[in-house]
Amino acid sequence: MQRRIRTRFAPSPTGPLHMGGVRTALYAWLFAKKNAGDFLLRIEDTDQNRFVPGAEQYIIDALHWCGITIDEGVSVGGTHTPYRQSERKEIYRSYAMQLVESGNAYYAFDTAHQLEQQRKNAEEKKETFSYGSATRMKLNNSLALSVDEVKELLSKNVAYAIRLKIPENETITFTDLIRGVVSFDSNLVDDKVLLKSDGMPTYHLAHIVDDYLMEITHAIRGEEWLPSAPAHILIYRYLGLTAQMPHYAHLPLLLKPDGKGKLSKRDGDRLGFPVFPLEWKDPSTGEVSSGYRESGYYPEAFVNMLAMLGWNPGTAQEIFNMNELIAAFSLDHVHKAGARFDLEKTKWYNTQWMLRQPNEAIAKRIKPMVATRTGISADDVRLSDNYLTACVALLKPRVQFEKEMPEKGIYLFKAPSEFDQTVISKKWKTEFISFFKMLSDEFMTLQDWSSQLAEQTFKTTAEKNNIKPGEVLQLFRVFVSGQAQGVDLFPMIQLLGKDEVIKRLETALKFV
RNA sequence: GGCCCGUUCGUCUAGGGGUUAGGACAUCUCCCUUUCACGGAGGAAACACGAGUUCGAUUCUCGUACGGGCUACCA
Repeated sequence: MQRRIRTRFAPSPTGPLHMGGVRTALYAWLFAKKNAGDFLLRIEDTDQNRFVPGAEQYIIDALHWCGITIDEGVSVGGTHTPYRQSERKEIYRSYAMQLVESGNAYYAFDTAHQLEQQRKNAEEKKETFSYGSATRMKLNNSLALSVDEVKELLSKNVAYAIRLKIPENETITFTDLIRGVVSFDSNLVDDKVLLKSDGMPTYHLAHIVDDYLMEITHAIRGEEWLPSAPAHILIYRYLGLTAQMPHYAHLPLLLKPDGKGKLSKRDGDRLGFPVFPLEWKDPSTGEVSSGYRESGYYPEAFVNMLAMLGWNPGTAQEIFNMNELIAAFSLDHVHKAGARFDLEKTKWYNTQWMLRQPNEAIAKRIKPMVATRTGISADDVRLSDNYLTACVALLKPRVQFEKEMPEKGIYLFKAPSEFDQTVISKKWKTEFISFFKMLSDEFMTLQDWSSQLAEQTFKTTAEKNNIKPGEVLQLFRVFVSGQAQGVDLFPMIQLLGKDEVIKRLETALKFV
C-alpha cells in the first residue's frame, strides 16, 4: 500500500528564517501538495544555547506570509504532538538506549576540554581529530573502559553523551532523489553524538525519531546535510526502521550573488538586499534586518522567484502562482548545482506581479501613503478610489514597486513648487508667454474636459502662435508637473481637471 | 588537509550522442512614444580543460582544474 505523502520543514529557532530556509520549506510544501499529502512544521530546538526568543513565531509568520500552509505542527497541532523537540526530550532517550543495548551506540564520558585537547594535538601533527573507529578505543568511553569502570561512572552520575558506533570498512550507499546514488566509506564517518550530556538529543537522532514517529515519507533538506546522511542511514538500520526510512532529497544551496559561499543569515543587509522574508529585530542587539515584505515585494513574487532558483518547470513559463507551482512541481526538475541569488531578477518578478494586480487594489493600498506624503484630507477627491485608481493606471508601467507610486506621481496629488530648470533653461523663449496665456484662456472656455480635447486645444493654440507643438510640449509638462518626465501628458491633464491645470499653469508662468 | 556534491551565455536555466545549443534577467541597437517607462523587433553573449568510448561528443567514462558543502555534546 502506498503511504500518504508527508513532508516536513524542521527549522531551528536560532533567529529569523532566511530565504534559503524559505525555499527549502517551499519545495517540501510543493512536493507534499503536489502529491495530495501533508506538510508539517516541526521546531528543532534541541540546542538550548542557541535559542532566540521570537524566532519560532517569526518562522510561522514568514511561512504564512508566503502562503505556505501548515497541516500539522507547532502552530496548528495535529495527531503527532508535540511538534517542538524540546518537549519530546524523553522520547529520544529511549531510542538512544535501544541503540546502546543493541551495541550500536555507547556512552562517551569525554569532557569538552578533553576533546578540545585531542583536536589540538591532532592539529599540531597536521591531522584532523575524528571520534571514530580509529580513535574510539583510546578515548574515555564504554567501549574502551571496563564494564566495572563504566558502572561506576554511571552510578556516580558522571556526565556522558551517547555516540553512534560507526562500523569499520563498510561502504554506505543510498539513493538521493536529486543526486542519485551516493556512497561513503564508513571509516571516514565519525561517531556522531546522539544524545548530549544535557540529555537533549542532537539533530542526528532527533530528526530520525521524529520523522519516523511523524510518518514522514520524504525528507527534503539542504545539501549541507549530505555528509551526515550515511550516519542517518545507519541509525535507521540499527533501529530496525530501514523500511520506514523516508526518501532523502538534498537540495542545492542558495549562493551569495557576489562570489563565494552559501547565503547565510549573517549576510543581513551587507549585500544590499534583504535575506529575510520579513523584517527582523534582533531581541538582544536591537539591530533591524530588512525583509522582503517591508521592502515592498509581493509574497507571490518572492515565492515565484524562490521557486525558480534551483527548479524549473521544463517549459518556458516563468510566472507562476501557488496553484500553478503545485501543479508543475517535481523533484526531478530540481537542479543539482547551487544557485546564485539575483536581485535584478527578483525585482523583475515583483514588477511582473505588480502588473497583474488590479488597479483598484493597489489604489486602496497606496491611499494611506499618499495621505501621509501629501497631507491632503481624507475627503479630498484626490484620495477617492476613482482618482487613485486612475493614478495607478498611469503610474503602473513606470515603477517596479507599488510603494514608489506616491512619490513618483507626487504631481498627481500636489501642485509643483519647483520646476525642472534644465528643461526651462533649454527650451524657454520669452515669446512663448503669449502662447501659454492663450492656452490657459482656451482651456477656460472649454465646456468639456478630456484628454483628447486638451490635446487638440494645445495643438491648435500652438498653430495660432506659429509654434510647433514639440517646442512647448515639454515646457507644458514641466509647468503642470514640475518634472521633465512622467506619466502620459494629456491623460494626466484630464485627470487633474481643468481648474487645476489652469491654476498650475498660471502659477508656473509667474516663475519664468 | 580529508570526504562528499557540483560545473551550459555575466546571472537563473532548457537540452542531451548528430541542434543554427533554446528561453528569462541584465546589457546593447532600433521601433513605438514630441518625456520617462511599458511594449515590440533585433544584437552580443555559454557547453571549464585533457584523455577515453564512438563514425560522431556539450551530452557517456576517467582524470585535472575550479566552485560549493561538511569536517561540534550547532542545526
